[in-house]
Order: sequence, then structure tokens, then C-alpha cells
Amino acid sequence: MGRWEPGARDRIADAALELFTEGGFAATTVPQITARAGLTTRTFFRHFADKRDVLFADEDEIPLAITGLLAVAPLSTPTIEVIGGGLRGLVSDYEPRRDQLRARLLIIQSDDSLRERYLRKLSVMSAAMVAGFRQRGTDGRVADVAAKIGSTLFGFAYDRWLATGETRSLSELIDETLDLFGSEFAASTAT
Amino acid sequence: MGRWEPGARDRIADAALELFTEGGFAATTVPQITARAGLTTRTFFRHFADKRDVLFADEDEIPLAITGLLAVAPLSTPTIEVIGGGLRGLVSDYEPRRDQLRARLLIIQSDDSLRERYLRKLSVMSAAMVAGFRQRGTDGRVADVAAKIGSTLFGFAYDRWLATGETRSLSELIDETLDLFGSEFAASTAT
DNA sequence: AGTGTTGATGACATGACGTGTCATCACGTA
DNA sequence: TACGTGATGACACGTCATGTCATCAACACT
Repeated sequence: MGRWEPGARDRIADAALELFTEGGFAATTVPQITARAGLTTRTFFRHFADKRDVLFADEDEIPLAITGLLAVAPLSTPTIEVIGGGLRGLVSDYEPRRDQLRARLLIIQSDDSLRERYLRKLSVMSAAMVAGFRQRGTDGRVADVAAKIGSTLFGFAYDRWLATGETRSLSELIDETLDLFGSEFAASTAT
Repeated sequence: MGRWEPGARDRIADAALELFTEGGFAATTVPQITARAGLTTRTFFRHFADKRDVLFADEDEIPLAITGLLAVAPLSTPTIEVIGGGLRGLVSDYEPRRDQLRARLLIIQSDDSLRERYLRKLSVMSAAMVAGFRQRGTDGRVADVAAKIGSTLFGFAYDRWLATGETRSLSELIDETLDLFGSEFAASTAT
């Protein structure tokens, strides 16, 4: 199946990341990307839903992984530890790609529409956590709150992990953020 | 200043809400909106940054109000009460417009790009809360956490307020959600 | 070998979105 | 009366995104 060079999708993604880095996201056009990848414009939209999606499409399986990780935790485990354990299980894929993800985040933070897309990613993670908690029998509203806490926590740790100068692992930073949230929230809710 | 009918911006917003309700957001074109409002397409983009913005543009002053409300709270007030007080002060404008906001939320929930825009609104609220907390001297990371809690809490209460069948006031629901977050988080963080 | 199917891509047309630019002209002011 | 101001009209343009049909290597089956 294919008289063309293989790996069209990866070539597009690589070309896009290069061009976004060189000239910025908004100033880069889809024809420029596909020209560098040796393909036509139409083919770009066969692989990615829109121009932004090329920066996010390698994470399609994340929600499923989240739901699974949460659902299988022992029922006796406290909610906060379920969150922590789930996130730690999730991030093993992230650790080796730190430089790449750092470059990607720089691009995302430089453009409003990409920041919106990033927020949607966190929202999808939250929805997946709700599903995971419910599968293990957690009450609906509790699942909602726990999922928001979990996704917010991940966002904090992730941003910190990719901040310039940060050297600790994502796993360590998740633990640290868990502690921070625990202590700060205890203080916040103190009457 | 103006040889034309006044209130162009409002006419556009009204026409847009009608057409979105009748035919859906994606299926409605900007020329259709401006035709109903008796204006040209170009004028639409003079008043709104993009097609989605017409559903959000009446909330530009919200972030400033948030920052102000938080900054002026007495330093002795516990963080959680600062959040609650700030939100209660914020929502007096919302209460009388419940039907309109309910119609608007239905449109937003029907379209991915609008949901993203809605998430950005909550994110902007969170940033405004960070600014407010910092102005009153709160430590940076504490302000970050408190702001996330505050914006998430508002999102919960707001969605619930506009749910079909809900009759309680937004103010009541904020109090209820404050209690929910407090108890659930206490349970979540229990070791 | 020959034949048919499959699936990725090319090629082309089309419509909506969003912006830049200049002209127009009622209104306020001097 | 003259002038400046500011909102709008009119037009051109580039990009994004999608629909549709043609092409043709790889594969399966006979």
C-alpha cells in the first residue's frame, strides 16, 4: 500500500515543529509544512484535524491510559494516592522526551489558539479521570472534584517540569506538587 | 459620529445569538449575522475578534473586577472565605440574566471550538485571581493554588446554576460548592 | 502470470474566516 | 463655513479546511 516514501505523518510532524520553531506558529502556513515534508496540502488534513493538532496528536491514547490506571487501583487506596499513583504511571513516557516537550511547550505558550488547545487537553484528561473514578465506584460529584484536582495538579507539575533550569524528574515534581496542594488546601480551608 | 442606526455592536450580538440558536454555531456564517443586523461582514470583525468572540465579549471587565474584589479583602480573612466572598461579589450581575446565559451555555456546549473558548475564560479568571491574591500579599505558589481552586469552584457552581431544572441562585450554589470542595478535599487528602 | 481490491496520495474546486486598505459621510467643533 | 473625527462600506487578498474524483503501488487470490 503505497508508492510513496513511508512515514508521511511523522515527516509532517517533524517539518511542522521545525518551521514553528524557526518562524512561529501563526506565520507558518500548511503549504510550507507539506512542501518541506514532500507532500501536498490536502494530505496534511488527512493526518491532522487542523494546524494546531499536529502539536498534540501524539497523545491520543493518554485518556484511555488514565481511565485504566485509575480504575484498577485497589478500592482501599485513598483518593489522593490514587491520583498520585495514576499520574506517576502516566508520565513514564514523558520523561525521556523532555527536550522535545520543552520545545513544544515554548511554541504553545507563544500563541493564544495553542494555549486554548492545551487547556482542552487538560480538560480531556480531567474527563478521563472522572471516568476512571466512576469505574471504581466513586460517587459522581466526588469523582468530579477529584478529577479536577488531579488534572490541575498534573498541569502544575508539568509546567514546572519544563520550566527553564528545572532538573528534577516529572515524577519527583508530581510528588512535590501533591504535598503542596495538600498543605495549601488544608490551610485554605481552615476556618 | 454616525450616519447609521446606533447600537451596531448589540445588533450583531443579538442577531448572532438568534442564528446560533436556530441553525447552530458552525452552520451560521458571519455574512448571515451581519445581514440580519443590517451591516457588512467587515464591520463584524471591527467589533469582535472572531466568530466565537461574539458570545464572550460582554465579559471583558470581569478579570478586573475579580482582581479588585480579592485585593481589598481584609488580610485577616481566611483564603477560602476570600474566594467565596469574591465570587459572591462577582455574580450579582449574572443572576438577572439566567435565561440568556442558559441559552448561551447550550450553544457553547454544542461546539468544540466554543468549549475551548470557554475554558480560556476560566483560565483568564484564574489569572485574575492570582493577581488579586498577590496584591494582597499572598505568596506566589499559594496564590496559584488558591486561584485554581477558585476558578474551578466557579466553573462547578456556574454549570450547575444553568443546568436544566436548577432553581437555586448562583450565590447559594457557590456556598454549596464551597462546602462540597471543603469536605471532599479533606477526605481526598486524608492519609 | 493475471485480475481485482485496497488504501494512501495527488489534483482541483470551493467556501468560510480573518485582515489590510482606502473611500465615504454624518456629526461635533471652531 | 470649514475642518477633523470616527464608524461604516467596499474591495482585495491570503489562509484554513473540506469535498470529490483520479491515480497507482502493494497485496491477495486464483
